[in-house]
Amino acid sequence: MSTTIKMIAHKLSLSVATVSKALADSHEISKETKLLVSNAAQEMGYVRNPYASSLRKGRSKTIAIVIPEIADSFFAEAINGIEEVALLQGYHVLIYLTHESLLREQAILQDFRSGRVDGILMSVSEETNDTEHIKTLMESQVPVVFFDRVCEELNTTCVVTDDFESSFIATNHLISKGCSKIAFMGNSINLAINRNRVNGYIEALKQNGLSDYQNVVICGKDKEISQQIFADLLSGPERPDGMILSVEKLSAMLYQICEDMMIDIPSQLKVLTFTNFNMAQFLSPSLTTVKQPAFQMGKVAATALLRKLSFNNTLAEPETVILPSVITFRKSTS
Amino acid sequence: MSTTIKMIAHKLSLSVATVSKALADSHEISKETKLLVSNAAQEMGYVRNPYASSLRKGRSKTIAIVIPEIADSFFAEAINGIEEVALLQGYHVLIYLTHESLLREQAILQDFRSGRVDGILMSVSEETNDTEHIKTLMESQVPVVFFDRVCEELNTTCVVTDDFESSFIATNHLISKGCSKIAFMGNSINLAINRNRVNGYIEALKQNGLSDYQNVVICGKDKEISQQIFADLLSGPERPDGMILSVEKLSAMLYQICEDMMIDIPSQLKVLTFTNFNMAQFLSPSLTTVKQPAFQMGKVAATALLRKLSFNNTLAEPETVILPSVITFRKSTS
DNA sequence: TTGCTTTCCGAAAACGGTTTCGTAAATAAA
DNA sequence: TTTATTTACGAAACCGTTTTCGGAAAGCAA
Repeated sequence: MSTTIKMIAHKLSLSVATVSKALADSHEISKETKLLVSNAAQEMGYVRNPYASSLRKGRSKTIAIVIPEIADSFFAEAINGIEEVALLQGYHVLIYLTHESLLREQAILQDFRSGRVDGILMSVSEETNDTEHIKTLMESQVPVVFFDRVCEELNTTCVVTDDFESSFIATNHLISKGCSKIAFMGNSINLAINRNRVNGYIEALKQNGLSDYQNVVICGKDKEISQQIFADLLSGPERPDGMILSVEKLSAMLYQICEDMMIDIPSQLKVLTFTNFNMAQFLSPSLTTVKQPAFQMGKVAATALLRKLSFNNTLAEPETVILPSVITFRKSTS
Repeated sequence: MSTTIKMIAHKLSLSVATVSKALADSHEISKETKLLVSNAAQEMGYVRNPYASSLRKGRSKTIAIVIPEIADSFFAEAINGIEEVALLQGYHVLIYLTHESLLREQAILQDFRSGRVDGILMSVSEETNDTEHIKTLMESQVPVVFFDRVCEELNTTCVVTDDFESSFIATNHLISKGCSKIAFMGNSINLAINRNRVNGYIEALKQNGLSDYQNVVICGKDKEISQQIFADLLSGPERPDGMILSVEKLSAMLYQICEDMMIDIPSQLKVLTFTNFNMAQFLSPSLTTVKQPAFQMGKVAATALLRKLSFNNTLAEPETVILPSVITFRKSTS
């Protein structure tokens, strides 16, 4: 049985109201009483019951992270950033994985209508083509801040990278290295992030008169299917000589397939990946990457959300923060 | 304003007690009433307030993961496993990072005495040489299950890998490849996991008469210091010809340093890492790894914790589950 | 008929805080 | 001096749910 305010009140012959206010450092309470109370609380090992507090105050001091997966260096780093600012402001962090399933995403957000969390940081799933569940939540005054995989049609704060530009530069880089058949391997076209990257890719092709070979491939979340897609593409008649991988996980897959099919990177196929992991330079061949500022994005998104919360969600000027990615050219595209 | 039980009760001219029991599928309520209530709840968009519920029931249906860091493929995968079983049993998951700081760890566990979580999954920090805070929590009936970085002296369920054996085999492997000066790069000696690995290393040296060069190096959490330690070691008079990296992050660091110092792996230095990340085979040179079953460990640990919770923490037969690691030999030790 | 279970529901007391409002005493202003 | 204001605290309502307990109505047995 843990100590309650009532027990402190009893011990000091004070009322629970006084103890509560003293612990909240209210101006209604004298310095002497505050000292008395905080000493007693200390020695009795008092810890405020967060659920009683949340119930009465209608705020939980808790936020949720809703992301497709966690075993991905981008999201892992982003969480790191989020946790840092949450901790600083005394917020707790619940984590939910959608595993790229719209159904799960809907179920998770549905639960949030209970007041479990004060706000949400989110990267939508691949399947999210319907945003009704998010809209519903926002309408019931639960602030949502998107990062990385945003919903552009929803009027709220978004933290993204310069996906169009990065993809544009990446494609141009491949072209400058002599590629003329560049394939773009992305995930769902539902995702704005993917659309932007695709557009950057297409624009670069267009500007270089290479639109003949415009090849946007959708790799779903299923590993086997993706592998098959890769194998078909690489053994087909119109084999690409350059590839942009929009999804980190595809890198390992492609390296494996190229090894199996005896396709040399970069002489036969140049590869470039949007990824966040830090051993790209030690791969064989070292991998050209577009690295997103994951940690920073997490921090910025969390800061924006907590600001909304502290302003009680008024003054909610939805903004879009664009943080620059860093492209590092390595052997895989040399 | 979200719908409450009271609103449902009012609409149906029932009492809140009846509605609550109907929603809980109590036998005290007739089938007809249950149907009435669940229909009304559905159409009014009712979601149970978890904090009111937790307050009254004294259980939160929430567990906490307390780990040193998240941007580490082991922990990321482990969380994945944890989340899977938590979701299945309707538990919510709070995440806390200690960043290898005992102080943070203590502060986090202190908060848990509030009843915020029903149980805890934990990997202790490097600095954790004092376990009083964990003991205190366990004494107040909050079950703790350790995974990976366990506290052997605490009498509770632990999920680990065969660290001694893995390290023993790894060391023998290096020896069989001709190494005679093998260094072991670990983190804090506070950690049982590290002690076990060190012991496996020492035992292998002993059995091969190589104890003359017994070199256990402690790399802390500070990156710069670790780098300096590496540099000193590799430029010193007694340069090792083999290295066991007990920490994933050290791999990238070592590859970089070897590149800078023009030390060839594996001809001049053979390297083997305890890691979980899935691109080891594509590194240059490909990296020999001891891979822990992170996802499985997360699942097992979470399952054990939730079983304790469902049994109300009685029948708490503390057990130690040992899951086997997989060693894969690659070029870095060839 | 009376007595005894079931069945089904409601009143009310929790759970542990927070907040409103009232008030006595002390202080300041007139 | 009287009156207004400030200071410091307590009583009680409240947040939304769960649970205990009591009881009316109905069914069954004697």
